[in-house]
Amino acid sequence: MGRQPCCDKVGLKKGPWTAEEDKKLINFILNNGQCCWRAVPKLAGLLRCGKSCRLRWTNYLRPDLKRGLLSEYEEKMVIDLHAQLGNRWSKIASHLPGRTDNEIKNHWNTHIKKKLKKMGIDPVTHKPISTATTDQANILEQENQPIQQEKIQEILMPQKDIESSPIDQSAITEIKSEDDENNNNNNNDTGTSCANNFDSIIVEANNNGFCTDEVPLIEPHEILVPTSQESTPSTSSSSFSSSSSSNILEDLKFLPSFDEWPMENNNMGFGWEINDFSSTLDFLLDDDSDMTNNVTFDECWKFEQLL
DNA sequence: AATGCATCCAACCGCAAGCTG
DNA sequence: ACAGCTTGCGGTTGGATGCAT
Repeated sequence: MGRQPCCDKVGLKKGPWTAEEDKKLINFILNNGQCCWRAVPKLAGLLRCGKSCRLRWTNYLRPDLKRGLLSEYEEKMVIDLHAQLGNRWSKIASHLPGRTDNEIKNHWNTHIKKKLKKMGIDPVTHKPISTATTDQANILEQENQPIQQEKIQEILMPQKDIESSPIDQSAITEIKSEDDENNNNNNNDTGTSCANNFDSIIVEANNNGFCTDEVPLIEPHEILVPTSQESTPSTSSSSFSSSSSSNILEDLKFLPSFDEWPMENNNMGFGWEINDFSSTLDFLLDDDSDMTNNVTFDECWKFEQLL
């Protein structure tokens, strides 16, 4: 028997997501949580396959995503991690909160690869590119190793950043062994534990005065919530063209990140309430939506009951 | 203004791993 | 142990955009 396709391809939509589709998906996830992606499109009223929905949510709609280019620090982290982990983008992403594997992969292919090549470093092996014979290459490699490392530091991080960065490189080099350890000891939640381990490094680093995130954090009370009346032309509800998915992103960036949401009174790790979104999403959701009720996320966890 | 080329990145595809009955 | 199903991952593609001529 042949492999069953991930979805029934007949009649399913492909290509860029529309604002309307985004609304439906957001609405559904907020009401039901992330569960059983295969069933999501049907229940959410989307003509997409579950895979496409999952990708759209994890890579684009999730409110805890950072936006914008990777900072120099993040870029250096990616290079360090790539040197240890290779093309394991999801692993690398797990060490960079708010970044997706797809984003990092794209950034690697479009920016970092070129930078490294310019510096004479093979982006695959992280070693100097040489046309010399193997023996010569080995000698050159040994000789150049420290120089290449310095080059990376110079080009990717301004000197002041290097000096002020308290991130212990040894801590970073320990990540792989920690990963391996986690994989061996804790198969239930390796991704989370890896991220947590690294988060603790970040936290320690931040305690020394280094901000890992160049995107300014917005306090919950500082979040500006556009309404259809108040919003600028670029964020007004009328700007939701059916052919562009970038507009909804402009609006979603006002959402608080998961990190900023209260972690109490829940059993899922999500303490946020629908009200945290409601004012922002008022203009995204249907008028007859029930989203303005004070319903906690886990109270909305109805999907399992449907199955 | 028009055209062609280069770059970027969201989304797709196929495969592998993990889970369940 | 096995087969089928779901989810996650990494490689690749192609449309959108920017830039140079």
